[in-house]
Amino acid sequence: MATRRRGAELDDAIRAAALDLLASGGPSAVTMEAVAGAARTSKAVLYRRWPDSRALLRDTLVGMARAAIPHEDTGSYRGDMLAVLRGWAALFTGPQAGMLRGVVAAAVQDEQLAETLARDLIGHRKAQMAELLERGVERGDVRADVPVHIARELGQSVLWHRLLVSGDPIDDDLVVELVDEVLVPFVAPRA
Amino acid sequence: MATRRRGAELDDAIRAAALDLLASGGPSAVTMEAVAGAARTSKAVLYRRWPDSRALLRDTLVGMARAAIPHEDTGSYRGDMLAVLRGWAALFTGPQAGMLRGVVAAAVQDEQLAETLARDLIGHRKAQMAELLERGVERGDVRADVPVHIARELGQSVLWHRLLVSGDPIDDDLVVELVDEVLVPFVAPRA
DNA sequence: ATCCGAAGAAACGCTTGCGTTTCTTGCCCG
DNA sequence: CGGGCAAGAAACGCAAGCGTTTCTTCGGAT
Repeated sequence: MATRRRGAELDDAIRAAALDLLASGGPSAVTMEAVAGAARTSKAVLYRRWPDSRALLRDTLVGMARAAIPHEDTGSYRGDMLAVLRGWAALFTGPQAGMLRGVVAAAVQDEQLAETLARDLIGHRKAQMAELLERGVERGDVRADVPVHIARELGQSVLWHRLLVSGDPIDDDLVVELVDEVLVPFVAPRA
Repeated sequence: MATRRRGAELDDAIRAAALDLLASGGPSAVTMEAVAGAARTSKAVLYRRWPDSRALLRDTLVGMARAAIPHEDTGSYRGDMLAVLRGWAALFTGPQAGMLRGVVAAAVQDEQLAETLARDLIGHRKAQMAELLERGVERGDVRADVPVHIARELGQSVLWHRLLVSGDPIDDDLVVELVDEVLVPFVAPRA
């Protein structure tokens, strides 16, 4: 052991360890004992920073959230939605899939976690989708009276449903089909 | 205690107790100790019938499943879908909502349970929706080349998404809007 | 140089559920 | 009417994980 870590340095090491455990074993792997072990520190150090293990998990999740699903303007509603849904599909079929399902499961059982996610993540996503639609309206490939509260979640819903409920496969054909057969017609200006 | 229960009688009492616990406390409440207590029997009796607690939970869930979401022919695709989605919406906003979320969470963590549900429940629902669409095709209010694998889950997906992920409210306006703005146009024969 | 706050280590008791075991008690069948 | 099988009751050891506590050991700020 080189030197005893303190303050921010130790803090970062703990968060990194928690993130590792979350990614590899899901939310239930983020225990005080496991994090302390993985960060080569002790539980007392953790309890000095978080009131309980759920708080540490919430913190870890919010920290991780900034990463996923970038969001840029491709110049068309179709292109934007393809990019967004392909981002989700990649997450749902990649190595993170299990962890995502675990997070949803954890949120079901932990009201505080559910609130945190709703406020810090889902709200963010909703706003992004609303912007995407707004751009389309200004551009003219989305009708002005589109029901935003439906359009913003319609595509994602199917992917989540497959991930969490039906278990049906998620692939690029599905994404393209959703965009071209469902979403674009739904938001298109009426002839 | 009148007389010592045996065989089928005891069996039924155990299943009823498990069902109670499932409904009131979710899947995690279906523990061997709790079921034995609620059925006024002992754990040894349970272990004589099920290899472990997860098997008992699976059994209980499958037994319960036959109840939900009836399915009749209303004479139109619109009517059928309204009935189906209103059924889901009622489940998702009623007292069973927490239990349903818990079941999904449990299935995430228990591969065997997930398989059981996929085989005994979700397969059943998929078949029902395929029939519903087939009736529409024959009747003429659903186009023959409708992408069944999307149409059969599109409406439900949004409701599940709100229940499990976004937490957004589910009400009858949403159901009607989904049917009239999304589903009916999507399956309607092309002009 | 020293000293106080934090890090680190290691126990502790508590709780919950598991799955097993032992023993007694009753009921039904032959 | 009696013997065997299953019900019922209670205890056991095990495993995790929690949150706490105690004690030692650093090391940076004064």
